[in-house]
Amino acid sequence: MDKSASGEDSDNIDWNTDDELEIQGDTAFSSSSTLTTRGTEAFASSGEASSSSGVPNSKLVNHFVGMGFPEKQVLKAIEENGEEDTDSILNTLLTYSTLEDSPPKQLCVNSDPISSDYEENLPDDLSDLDGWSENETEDNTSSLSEEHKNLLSLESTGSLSEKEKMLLSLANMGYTVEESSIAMERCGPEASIAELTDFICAAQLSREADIYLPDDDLKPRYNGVSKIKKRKFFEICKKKNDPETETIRLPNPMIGFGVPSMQPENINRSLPDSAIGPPFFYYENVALAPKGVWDTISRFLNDIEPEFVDSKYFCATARKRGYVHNLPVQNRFPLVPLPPLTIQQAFPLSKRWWPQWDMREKLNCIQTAIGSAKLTERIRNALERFDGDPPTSVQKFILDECRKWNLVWVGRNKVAPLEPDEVEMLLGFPKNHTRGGGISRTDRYKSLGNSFQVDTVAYHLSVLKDMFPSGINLLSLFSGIGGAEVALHRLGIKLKNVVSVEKSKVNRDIVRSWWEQTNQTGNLIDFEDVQALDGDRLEEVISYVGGFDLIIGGSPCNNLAGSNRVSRDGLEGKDSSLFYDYFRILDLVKSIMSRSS
DNA sequence: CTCATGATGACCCTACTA
DNA sequence: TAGTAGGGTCATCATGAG
Repeated sequence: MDKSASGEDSDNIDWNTDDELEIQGDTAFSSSSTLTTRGTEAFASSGEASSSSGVPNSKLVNHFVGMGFPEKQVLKAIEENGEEDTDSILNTLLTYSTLEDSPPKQLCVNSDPISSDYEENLPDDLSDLDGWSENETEDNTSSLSEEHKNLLSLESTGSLSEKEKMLLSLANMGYTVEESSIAMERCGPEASIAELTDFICAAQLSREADIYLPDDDLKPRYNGVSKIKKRKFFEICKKKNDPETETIRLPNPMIGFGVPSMQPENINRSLPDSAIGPPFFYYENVALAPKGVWDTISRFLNDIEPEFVDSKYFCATARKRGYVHNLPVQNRFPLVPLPPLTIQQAFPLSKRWWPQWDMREKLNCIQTAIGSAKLTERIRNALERFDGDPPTSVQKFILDECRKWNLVWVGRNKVAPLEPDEVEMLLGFPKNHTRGGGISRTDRYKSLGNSFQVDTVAYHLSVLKDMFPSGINLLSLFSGIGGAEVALHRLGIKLKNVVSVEKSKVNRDIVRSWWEQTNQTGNLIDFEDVQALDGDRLEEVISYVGGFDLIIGGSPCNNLAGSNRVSRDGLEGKDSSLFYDYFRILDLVKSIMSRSS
């Protein structure tokens, strides 16, 4: 609707290849091929290298001249970067050549022809539920305490002290400012959010927590917890103070309790009684989180050992994730048809252009951002200086960038980032799952980058098929583009009622659209905000659907993920702390369901 | 053999600009 | 809205000393 550009689906990047072959450097190949050093690092450590004398090391200059760069540029690049950092010199040289050689650019316009207004489609008898969802989430500060609002307004002015920031975090998690203050006093100024929440939980439980007291201001939003839980919380607190508690380590190979092609030597999976369903639950997040994060997650989720799995055993791309769940691990089966397992199988057309020195068989983790056009241009310019294989140092530069940005070969000397529909395929979604309906290309990459790998999750969920032949009721938190829903559907597990909570409207629209296109016969009810899902609302939903069979969700990872250079704050980060809402809601659902059964 | 040390590589990203 | 630049943590591996 808002896009007026109309574009065909044809290859929209068509650099004028022939124009730029004649740039300097035919002399390059012969001289560079005589070099015996592996990579440019050798020069940095060579004894001849004279530092800061102002006269560049002639060997170093010759090296780059030998690669086909003009001497003038080489001298300039060395001057800018110093002699030590040969990688930067190379990078600068490649930038120079890009600037000089850049061909006339064609804009890459990828318009989405499909646009549809989608209508809310809720069961009539749930219209009231929908109503409160919409109303509350429009302005979800309306139900907050005065103290909480004050903190929020202070936050916007950036004038919060450390203590106030902590208070705000706790308040955002649903605790009252008062109980949070008490906890902070008792636990001391150094206490982490996890310690504080543990303290609050323990305090809660120690004062008659099983009794439902809706008007008690000191009560957090989750309530009605069992006595087993009470004991559990004290164990949590005790364990944390034990210095000998060893941290969780990642397995190698990262195959969890097994992947279709491989089984670990010994599977010893024993769940604590308190963890045994119903309901089943399944929690997901990035495996390579800062230290201690998985210990905390595991501690909150019944001390269940996380199952760490790399999706490279299920598809052509890596995706290292941890899954905490109480599902059985025997008799799993994979989705069929099996997806391509290597880059070559996934992109057969690329084989023609794939240089023999690029040995990648699997792609790295698909992220939310893609490589830039300038980079792929630099790579092409670097390659076109040579008739045959480029020197090792250039190969290394290109391979490093290809790995960093998941580039694939799409033409002679041409690499490119993956297209959104290729990402959909790699992650196990139907083609065009995220396309159209008003979502931008950038947002498609973002939503896909934040999603499950469907084949991996489906393998874990496959055990549900025999257990629930008539279908399941699903509570899906942080649904995103519906990875869990797609996985269950592809497994042939009927979705009776799906309550889906997802903040992003474009993502909700994607799931709704998928739901309609797949002729589902169940009900899809969606909410926006996990934090607004309190005990009362869950009771309403549970009494409507008759209890959940599976509670699934992967809470935000952006404060845990390695790619975040700005706010990798751990589980207490602004978004990743929503994990505690997964825990809170899971706990509530369990206690509500155990009360009513 | 164990252990310390350093090198290498991967990473569900955010903030700015035009 | 797309494009661009931007750093640090952690696990693994190789190496060498004890």
